[in-house]
Amino acid sequence: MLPMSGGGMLPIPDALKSDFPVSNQGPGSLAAEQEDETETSEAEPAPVLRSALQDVRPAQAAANVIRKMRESQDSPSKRLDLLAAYAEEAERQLNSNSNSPEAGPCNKRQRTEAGGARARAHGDEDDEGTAAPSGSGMQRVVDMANMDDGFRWRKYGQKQVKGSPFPRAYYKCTHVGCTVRKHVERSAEDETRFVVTYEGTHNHRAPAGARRRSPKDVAEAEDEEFEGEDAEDESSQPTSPNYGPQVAQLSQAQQQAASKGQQPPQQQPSQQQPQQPGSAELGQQLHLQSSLLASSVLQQAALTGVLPLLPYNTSLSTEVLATLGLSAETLNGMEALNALNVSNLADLNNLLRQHAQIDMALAAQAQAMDAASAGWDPLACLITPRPNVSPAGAQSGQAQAVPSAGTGKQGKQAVAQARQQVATTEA
DNA sequence: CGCGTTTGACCGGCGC
DNA sequence: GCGCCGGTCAAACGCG
Repeated sequence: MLPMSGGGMLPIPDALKSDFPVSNQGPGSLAAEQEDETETSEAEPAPVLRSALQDVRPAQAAANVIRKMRESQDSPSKRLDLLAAYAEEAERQLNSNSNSPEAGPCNKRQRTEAGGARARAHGDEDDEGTAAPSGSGMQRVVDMANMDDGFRWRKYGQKQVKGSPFPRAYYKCTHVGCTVRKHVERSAEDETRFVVTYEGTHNHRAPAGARRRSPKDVAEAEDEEFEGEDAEDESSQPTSPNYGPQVAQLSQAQQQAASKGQQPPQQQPSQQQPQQPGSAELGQQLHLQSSLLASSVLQQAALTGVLPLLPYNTSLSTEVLATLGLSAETLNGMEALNALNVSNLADLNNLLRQHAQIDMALAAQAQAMDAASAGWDPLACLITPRPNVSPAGAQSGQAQAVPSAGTGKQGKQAVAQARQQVATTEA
């Protein structure tokens, strides 16, 4: 069961049960559940963060669903079913639990990035609302997926340091007048993680376009992340490793869906071809999923404390908030957390990207189903773009419709259609 | 051509 | 003073 705000519980689809933390756990057990990111913590959590540790399971569960979807070896249709089942339950709960009077403030955070906030709070020199990791010598331990902290960095040196098999890379913030530096080195204990040490305080917010990178960089970053191996020698970290423009735009669509509450406009590519048999039904499923995913994005954002930096928390309906297990007071309270913890944009961005991948996979699946139902050669379905579906082959932002040689007229038409759909998805 | 990365050289702090 | 070490500089290089 997923704990909901107001005490409700959201049934978990069987296939996903293993991904959810056991209910009725004390807050103390949360630490064991969270493994994506740890932080070196030299101080106890600030009171606001301490209280934030208590209501993170819904978000964690949502994040786990996403992870499950991403890592699943199941066929896309199976994943679709899982998501649909989950979305339906969420929708049901949403309808019965919205506006629950018990839904009090529950600004809670989980350990994921709480340590970072901890360190920042401890670092005591957060300047007024700047979105910067601050404090001299503040350290974070991040995995490859969370390298991006929202700022633009210029590498100015690399050095082999004693005691570590990996070189340490040195970066400066590229913002004019900003003297913040950081160095990054791969953890000796866990080579998939990086120790990032910040020095100084940003005198500016994270640039809006900081994540836009050349396609090559994005692709390389994706390769590294999804294959979980060192594509190259390392600590040379891309300025913005994992944030393709299309992902940002997809996320904005989700944000809009969330901000418009329970019935976001039709936005899934499959819904753009209602004339195709099966599209409407699938579109409905996708709508539910999209709604849920947007919700989990928001919740993840909430628990990482960066929500106020982003535009989509401005007009959330109470229904969406209920789905998130959040209250309006919670969102307001996030501002305080945000002031402490901004580098967690990386986490949020990663999640957004995962959502985009899922959406694209779903869109491709919908397109394949549509094409199949229209009498398209089933083989053509196999070669249609299924961007980011497989954990092994996922390359976000590199989704391409690959026309197959030898498909007939109908196939070509379907491929063109697929291209359009993927393009639409990206747009 | 501009921008970012690479990489060897250089510098300063520290311990002996 | 010397050597080690971490941090920084800047010319060379690569890429789009």
